[in-house]
Amino acid sequence: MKLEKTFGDTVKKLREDKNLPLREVAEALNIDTSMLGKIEKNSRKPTKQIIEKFAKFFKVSSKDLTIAFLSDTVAYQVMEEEDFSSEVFKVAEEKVEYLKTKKSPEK
Amino acid sequence: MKLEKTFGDTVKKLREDKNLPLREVAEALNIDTSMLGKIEKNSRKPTKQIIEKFAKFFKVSSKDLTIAFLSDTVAYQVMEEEDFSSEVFKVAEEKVEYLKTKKSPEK
DNA sequence: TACTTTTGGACTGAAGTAGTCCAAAATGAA
DNA sequence: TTCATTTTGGACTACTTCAGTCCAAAAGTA
Repeated sequence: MKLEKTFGDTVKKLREDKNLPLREVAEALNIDTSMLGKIEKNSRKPTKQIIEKFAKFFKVSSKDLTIAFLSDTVAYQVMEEEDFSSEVFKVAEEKVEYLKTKKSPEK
Repeated sequence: MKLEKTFGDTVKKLREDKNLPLREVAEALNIDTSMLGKIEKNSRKPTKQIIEKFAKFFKVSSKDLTIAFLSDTVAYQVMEEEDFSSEVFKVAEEKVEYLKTKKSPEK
C-alpha cells in the first residue's frame, strides 16, 4: 500500500488501481457513494469502522490505513496553528509515552 | 517555564508558584473562575486568546504555551486510537512539510 | 444522444464543547 | 468549631461541528 499525501488520495489510489467506480466500492463498504467521494476528497472523515472496511476490501493493513488517517488529522490540526510542528510532535510523543506508562499497571 | 505532563498542570504550576488563587488569575484573564479551574483540570480547552492571556500574565513565551497545548491535544487524540503513536507523528511531520511547501509560493 | 460516474451544494440530526451558574467539598485561619 | 475563601464539579445552554443523506449538475464515455 502506497502512502499518498492525504488519506483521501490513498484510498482513491487503491480504488483506481483496481479500476472500480465509486459506486461499486461504496456498495461493498455499504456506505453512500457520495460519502465515499467526499472521503476521497478529504471533506468527510471516515469512522474507524469504515477504515476497517477499506482495509478488508482492499486487503491492506488496517494499521497502515489508520496511520494514514490519524497523521492526516494531526497534521492539519498543527498546520492551522502557525508553525512549531516538529516541536509539537516531539513533545506529544513524550506525553504519549508518559500516558502509556500511567495507564498500564505500574510495577 | 516548566513543561508539565499536561497543559492544565503547566498553567496550574505557573499559578501556584505565584501563590495566587484561581479567582485572582481568572479576573486578570477576564474569564470565569470555574472555567480556569476546568482548564487546569484539562476538562476544558483554552482558546488561542486565552493562551495569549496566560502568556502575558505569567510572562512566559506564548509559543511554548501553544506547544504545551497542541501537544496535549494531539497526544490524547492518538492515544485513544490504539498505539502506533510514533509512526503517526513521523508521517504527520512529513505531511506538514509537504503541505507547507504547497502553501508557500512555489519556485 | 444516452448512460454512468464524479462532484458538490444543501440540509438534517446528532455529538461535542465553550462558557455560565451554582452549590457542595476542601482548605485554612482564628 | 466556626467563618471565610478556594477548589471542584454537576447541570445546563447556546453554539458549533460534522457524519451522513439526497439530489442534481457536471464531466466522462461509448
